[in-house]
Amino acid sequence: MARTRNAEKTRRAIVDAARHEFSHKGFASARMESIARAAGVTKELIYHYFRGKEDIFNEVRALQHADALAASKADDSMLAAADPLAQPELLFVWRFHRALSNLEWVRFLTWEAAQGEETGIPGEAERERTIQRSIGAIKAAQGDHRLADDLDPQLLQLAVFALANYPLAYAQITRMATGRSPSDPGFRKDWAAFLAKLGQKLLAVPQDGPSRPSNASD
Amino acid sequence: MARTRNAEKTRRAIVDAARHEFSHKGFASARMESIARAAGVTKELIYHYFRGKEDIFNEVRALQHADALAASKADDSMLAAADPLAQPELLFVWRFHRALSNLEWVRFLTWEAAQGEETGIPGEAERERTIQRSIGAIKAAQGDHRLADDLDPQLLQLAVFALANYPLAYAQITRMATGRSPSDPGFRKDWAAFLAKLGQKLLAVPQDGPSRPSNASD
DNA sequence: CAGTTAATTTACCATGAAGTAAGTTATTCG
DNA sequence: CGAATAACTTACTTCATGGTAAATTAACTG
Repeated sequence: MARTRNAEKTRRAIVDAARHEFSHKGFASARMESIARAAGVTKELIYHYFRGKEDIFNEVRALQHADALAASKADDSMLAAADPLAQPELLFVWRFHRALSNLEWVRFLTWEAAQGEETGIPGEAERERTIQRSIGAIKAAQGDHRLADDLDPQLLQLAVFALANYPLAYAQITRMATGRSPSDPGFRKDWAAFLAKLGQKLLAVPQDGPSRPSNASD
Repeated sequence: MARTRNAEKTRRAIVDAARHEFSHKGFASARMESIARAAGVTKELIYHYFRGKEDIFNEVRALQHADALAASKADDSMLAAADPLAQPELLFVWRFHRALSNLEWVRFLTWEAAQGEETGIPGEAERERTIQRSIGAIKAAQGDHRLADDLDPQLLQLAVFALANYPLAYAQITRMATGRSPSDPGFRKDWAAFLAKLGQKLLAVPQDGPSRPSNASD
């Protein structure tokens, strides 16, 4: 019971709880009380570490983005010419898996979208740079003819986001359309396969050889 | 000033205001006060027409869906074999235009997604039927070889939703990726063209004739 | 035109949730 | 070991907001 005091640990517990709370309920519906409970702490103690709700929200936002950024860097290398594992046509699938590995970020972005935050979010500039770097990777791959070059890189990137995130974010829609929840492993597998197929059809560089871009069935 | 009393008109004004408010702020952040102001009415009067916030929210939801449903019916006919204007490859573009014509519905769905409403939303069954009808139209078009049949209809429908709605819903992302807001006419035009191209590549039925699915450049 | 009903206003209440203030116990460090 | 500082608690305060109650005024009806 009489747990020893540990500022660092407590602070982390609060931030972790806040992260979960904000991702799931959004800013307005998030409850300081609820964060405190989840962190095993009294509500008032939060004010010892943070100036208020906004303050802690900003810290959470920064952390979320830092994580997403790290994942992004790892991921973009998949498009690099040097990488022997590089399979550019899997672009859609990669993003989908990345979204799966950080669902809280997906939810966070959805809240942001819903609230329709106008320009001027803290850290927006850095986030934009992150995205532009990914677009740069696409451009490079197109330049090297490792990716079909008839699609605008910016719009293609947007399509990638859409296809990777939408089914996870809009669980209701996914359920109504497929009968399965996006948390269903079966759905995830099928969607990944679907995205792989789209990648083939959209991104594979047309071979000059035989005739048409290979496609088994029919 | 002393406007004559008119229950019907007042009620409509309230509902319209509520629709806007809920679509933009979501349930929790919507304010009865704000709805009243927008409707040109005192807050208390709302309770003469509705039992409470939830009640009015449900009415708004029903209305939103009724509108979306009507649009959907018109739209699905585009896939019908009978329709001489039918151009199945434009599937993505149609949905995009439909989303544009009912942006409040797009926002509404985004709030719903953010809140992660579990199963059991009032009217969910009917909405599911609407979606399944669209999927049925896709299936039929595939059966008639008016649409490529190597993509699962349910997943294709989901992809259609994703590509049509995501850029409008996630304005921040669209801005960061393309440098333009989804309300920018230039962006809308480019995205529509992009979707048309995707439709060609993904949905057009491969001709048995010459060689590969025509594709100008390069 | 009296009287009933329904639309609208004025005044008020209850509650939940963010935030403060001040006390209390632990830890650290000279 | 004894102050000082920092972690944590208990007790309140304040305010926004959804909601109720009762009074008032317009419209309708016989």
